[in-house]
Amino acid sequence: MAKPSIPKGTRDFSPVEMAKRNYIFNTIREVFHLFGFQQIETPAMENLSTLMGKYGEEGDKLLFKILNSGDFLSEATDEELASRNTLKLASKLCEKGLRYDLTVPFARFVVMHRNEISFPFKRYQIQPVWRADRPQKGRYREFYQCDADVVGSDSLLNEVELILMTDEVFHRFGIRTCIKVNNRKILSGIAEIIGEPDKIVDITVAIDKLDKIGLEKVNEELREKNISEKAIALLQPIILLQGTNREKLQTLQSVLASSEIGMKGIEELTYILDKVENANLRATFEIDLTLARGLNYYTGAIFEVKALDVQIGSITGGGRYDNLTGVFGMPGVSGVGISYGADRIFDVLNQLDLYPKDSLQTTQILFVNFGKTEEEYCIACARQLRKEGIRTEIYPEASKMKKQMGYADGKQIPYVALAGENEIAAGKITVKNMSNGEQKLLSIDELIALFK
RNA sequence: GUGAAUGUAGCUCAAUUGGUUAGAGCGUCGGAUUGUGGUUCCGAAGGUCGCGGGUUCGACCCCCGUCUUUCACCCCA
Repeated sequence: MAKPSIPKGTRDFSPVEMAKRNYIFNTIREVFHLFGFQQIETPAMENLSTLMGKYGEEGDKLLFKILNSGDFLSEATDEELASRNTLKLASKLCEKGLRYDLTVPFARFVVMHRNEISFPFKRYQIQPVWRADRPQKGRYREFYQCDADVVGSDSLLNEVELILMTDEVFHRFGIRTCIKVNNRKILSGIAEIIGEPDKIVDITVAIDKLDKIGLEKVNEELREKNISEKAIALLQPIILLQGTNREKLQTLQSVLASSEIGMKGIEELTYILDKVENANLRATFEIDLTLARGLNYYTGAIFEVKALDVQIGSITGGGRYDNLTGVFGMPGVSGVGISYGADRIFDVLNQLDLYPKDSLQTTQILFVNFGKTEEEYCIACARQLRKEGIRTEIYPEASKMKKQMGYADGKQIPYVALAGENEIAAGKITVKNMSNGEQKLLSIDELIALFK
């Protein structure tokens, strides 16, 4: 038989890895609750009609599609089969797909449950998503997202709260971060000013390379993308945008003065900056015009978080989408959300070794097994300890001491309880502290007190 | 999706530019040690050299294909 394997870009998680991952999920969940978000879940698979066309052409290609069950080939005509057009056939053969993110399924959820939901609705969702991407470090085909979104409120206070929440999350993890913001309206304003509304993506991609390749090469690239000389000249102050956040806003204000939408974006960003500056963020906060993520549906603020001490893609991203539910026939509901990439946070935490010690411990005390007669006594003790919420296990075999102590050692169990003939006669338990080797003869109550 | 590297024991890596029986450290398991782990000593298990084909008297080594992992684009968490 061939060696078993798992699909490309997927992973198994060991007990130690799961302990770490649960620490991540629990920390994020706790902060979500702290900010008033409530949890929902949606199915792993959605109808392809829900998913297709929501992530752009690129996204459609990266969707995992699920083959229909049953005799689906009979549905297709000979003509269609002969055409060998994968995309066309796919729509015949597959009507379901694995979710690509949590935002679109959430939009679907809001539309389907609109009569039960009262707005503003703040929900969070921690579930895996799947993308048929080519895997790399920090990029998987199955990974978890932790999303928090607010729908049904236009207030910019939501944006501010999401930033404060993000700061709190990464503070708790001990990860030094830079929170970057941009605004889609400013990007639209820039496009309007230079008269190249279709080239926004090309422009932001080119500007993003400034540090790497320098101003001249950036301009060269812009020319290659058929952007006029006049437009490039107008872009110069934006490409060279530098200084503090305030200075950047000032520059933009003069460049975008004639663009109504651009000025709206600046106004929004200014409000956010005012509030955030007063909040004493622990993360650095930076306006970055090259942020152009998710351009397909973001309409206002755009966020992204980078870890300062680890070379990895962004670990969090989000933004405002004014009309996501519109595509499902429910216009006028705006939302703003943020998505934490649990798997990348996992990689960052591993690399920096930032796990708190007590987050990884499992069993607190192990009872050594001396044999059948002693087992009874241990089971009774264990029951009392567990009643007090102390994580307790009994070694299942009367193996050699070395083996049993080695088990406790390997599992990093801090205490080992020994209850043999002598202890049972005295109604007590010998407790060994595994870190310093000290042993004490204790009553069950004294043992419980040890953990309080 | 485009271009490029990579793959030997559970892990990290060797094997004299094609030569016969593929090695080491760590880890695992057992023993030294019948109520005491982390140290030490001894021993054992574990490999169709990623998989499939080809060249050759002979392939871990060369060639082709394929899969995995990784890197740069693209995109993104």
